[in-house]
Amino acid sequence: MPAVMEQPLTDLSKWKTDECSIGKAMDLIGTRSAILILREAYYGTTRFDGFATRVGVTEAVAAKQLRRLTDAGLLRKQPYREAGQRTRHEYALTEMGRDLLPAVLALMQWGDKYLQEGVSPLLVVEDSTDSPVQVQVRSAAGNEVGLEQLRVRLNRGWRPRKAR
Amino acid sequence: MPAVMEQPLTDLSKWKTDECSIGKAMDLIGTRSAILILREAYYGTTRFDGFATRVGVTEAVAAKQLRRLTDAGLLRKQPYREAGQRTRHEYALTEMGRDLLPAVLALMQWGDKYLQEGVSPLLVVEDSTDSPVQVQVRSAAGNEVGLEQLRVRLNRGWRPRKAR
DNA sequence: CCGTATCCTGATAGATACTG
DNA sequence: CAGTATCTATCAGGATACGG
Repeated sequence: MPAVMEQPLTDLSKWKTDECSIGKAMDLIGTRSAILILREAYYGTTRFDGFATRVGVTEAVAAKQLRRLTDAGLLRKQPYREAGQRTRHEYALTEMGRDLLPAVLALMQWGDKYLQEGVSPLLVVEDSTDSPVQVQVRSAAGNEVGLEQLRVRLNRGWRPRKAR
Repeated sequence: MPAVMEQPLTDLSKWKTDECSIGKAMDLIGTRSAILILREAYYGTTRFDGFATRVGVTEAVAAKQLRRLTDAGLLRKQPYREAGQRTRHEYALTEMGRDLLPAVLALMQWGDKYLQEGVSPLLVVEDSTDSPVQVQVRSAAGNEVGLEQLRVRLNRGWRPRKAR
């Protein structure tokens, strides 16, 4: 039994597709290279060359996506001083960038399960306990919930925006 | 303090980018329309026309992505009989498709927070309690963990595949 | 209602070469 | 090390028209 909408959203005058958070998110960061650059940021990469090399894209692509993510607010370009070295700069995650971690880990978890034959190459673990992490859907009440226990409804208080 | 790799993955002979689960996942379902079609499946849509209309794409795009998702194993095309009606078919989620729910909800949650002005349009709640759901990263030990408490390491037992 | 076929635009991304 | 510039191939996706 699948999840269910309280009422079908057929009334597109109220619910425009381009109001959807998922669609907006995909418009902004829904490319392979953008997600992979974020992955690298989570792994600890901070410098231009590191992103280009480890993601395996050309400098042109790395530059474009780094600019995009920086402009969008997921990364911040900061000056970076090392003792006796000339000033460099690094790309650091913002809160906005960090907050996408569950989405990226969820993708990884899913890919590990279905797109690798047998063993997945990397393990993400809790540092202190070395136990693997898992992405879960939980209710505020504290229960882990699956698709069958979900319901979707229009948010009271939300009003459609003007047409463009 | 960011997450840290046990050792930097500069050795690309061991760690090819195209072995990455995230990259593989993005190759398969990393387009706006594919994700939005999955969203609709989670919302309960099962028929061709519903997908095309609600996602807001042309039939050509809907057909292509539905085929893609079906071929990949996230959806299954099933015969569908209604009393006294001619046979139709519906697109049903497989376990593989359901298992992507956390990723899609994580995207939605992130978009709600950063890409909507003020109030998010839709609410996903636990049916029985009406309390909103949240996507979380948890360790097997049961703790919710943030980026700072994570560590990434090569999985023992994993061996690189032959070059292509 | 469920698609297929064709044409077209724009964006992703590779290759290569060059600057501060 | 950190990019920019150009040129090109591939693909997502819109528009439109047509067939089961």
